Amino acid sequence: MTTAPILIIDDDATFNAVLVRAFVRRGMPARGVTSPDEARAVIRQAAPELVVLDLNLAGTSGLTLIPELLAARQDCRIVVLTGYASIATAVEAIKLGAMQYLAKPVEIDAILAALEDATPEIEGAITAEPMSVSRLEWEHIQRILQANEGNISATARALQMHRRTLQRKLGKRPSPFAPLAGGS
Amino acid sequence: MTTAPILIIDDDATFNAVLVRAFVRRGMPARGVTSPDEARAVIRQAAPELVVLDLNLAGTSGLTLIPELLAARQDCRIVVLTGYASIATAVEAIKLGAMQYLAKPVEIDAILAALEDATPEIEGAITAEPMSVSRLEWEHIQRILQANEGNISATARALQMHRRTLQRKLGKRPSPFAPLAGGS
DNA sequence: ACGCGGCTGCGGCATTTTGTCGCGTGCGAC
DNA sequence: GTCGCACGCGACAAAATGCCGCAGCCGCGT
Repeated sequence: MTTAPILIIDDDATFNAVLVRAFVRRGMPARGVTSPDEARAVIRQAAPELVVLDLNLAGTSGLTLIPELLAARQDCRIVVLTGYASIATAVEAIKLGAMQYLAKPVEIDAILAALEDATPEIEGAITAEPMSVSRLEWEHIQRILQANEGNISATARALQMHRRTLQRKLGKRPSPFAPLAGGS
Repeated sequence: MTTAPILIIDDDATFNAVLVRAFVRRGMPARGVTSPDEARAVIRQAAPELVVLDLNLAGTSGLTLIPELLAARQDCRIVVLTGYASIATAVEAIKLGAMQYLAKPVEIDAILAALEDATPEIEGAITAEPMSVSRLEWEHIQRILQANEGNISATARALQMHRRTLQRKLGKRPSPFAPLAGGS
């Protein structure tokens, strides 16, 4: 049984909080930290079994924490998250011992599934409907937009999309979400 | 040390031949095959220590060969190549035991380096460019596609996009990799 | 004050990319 | 054999996007 709470290491305070909440709500105690040092402190106190690790910790790579986590607890299960995904880092992360590597935006369920994946009992039900491409896009755009303090031009550049297109996208409310009729 | 030649598994005959040649020219005997079955045949005869595996083998995933290769020879070192890089498949490949995951186009030297260098280095900073929307989309699609075992129709349904559109997107091989403008 | 550079919103196209249909094929189940 | 399902692909209209340009606002250095 997990004694120590799930450790969430992510410098994005908002996202971090959301994650912690989501876990707690599911009956899984979680502890969020936003810096490698905080993380180390927690690790020393009580090595967690489950960890959600953001790769981009205020400039430094969360990758370096993986060995430390594993050193503290061999059966530690780590899921690496990142908003700046790259194949290279993904490969690194897995080789270092992470269980999964997911790109933000990601659904809580996906993280849970990844974390529990090792446990055959748990039904990994992929049934959870994946976000539609448009939804994913929307979330991503919002994230970057926020990172750019609402600056549309900057966001467009960061996303390598046309400012005009971004404007148009933003102008449209993502309201109509086809509930995928057919109920079945 | 290596008794069996390097095994090149890639359905792209041309590229395959190029690779084999490149290896041979460097004094490393290589054997090229273009189908999973051929590969299995070779493996049964003489399990190779070094393998270059293309992920996209005429529709089927080369991923399935990884366990077989490892079963045949535990110290088998596999480098996965792919023209359609995605984080999802990269993670899978590494988890299955591949040593490296490289995206085509790739230089022979990179493959060699990957085959010989077993020790990855933990590099620090991550390139912080957010993924372009198209890249994000690509990653997402790959993930779902994998979750659906390559079933295009099912994936399209899950993503709530038209099968035709998905086909078209998948058909477009180009690297969704953006030039990573500017840098920060 | 004035010019400069950056951001925003928006009006038009010309291009691309989609949504949709339909057709033919292969495969496994009944 | 027939049915259901998946695949690949051609065709074409509808929508989205890329790419102009223009005008208004702001903050800034001269």
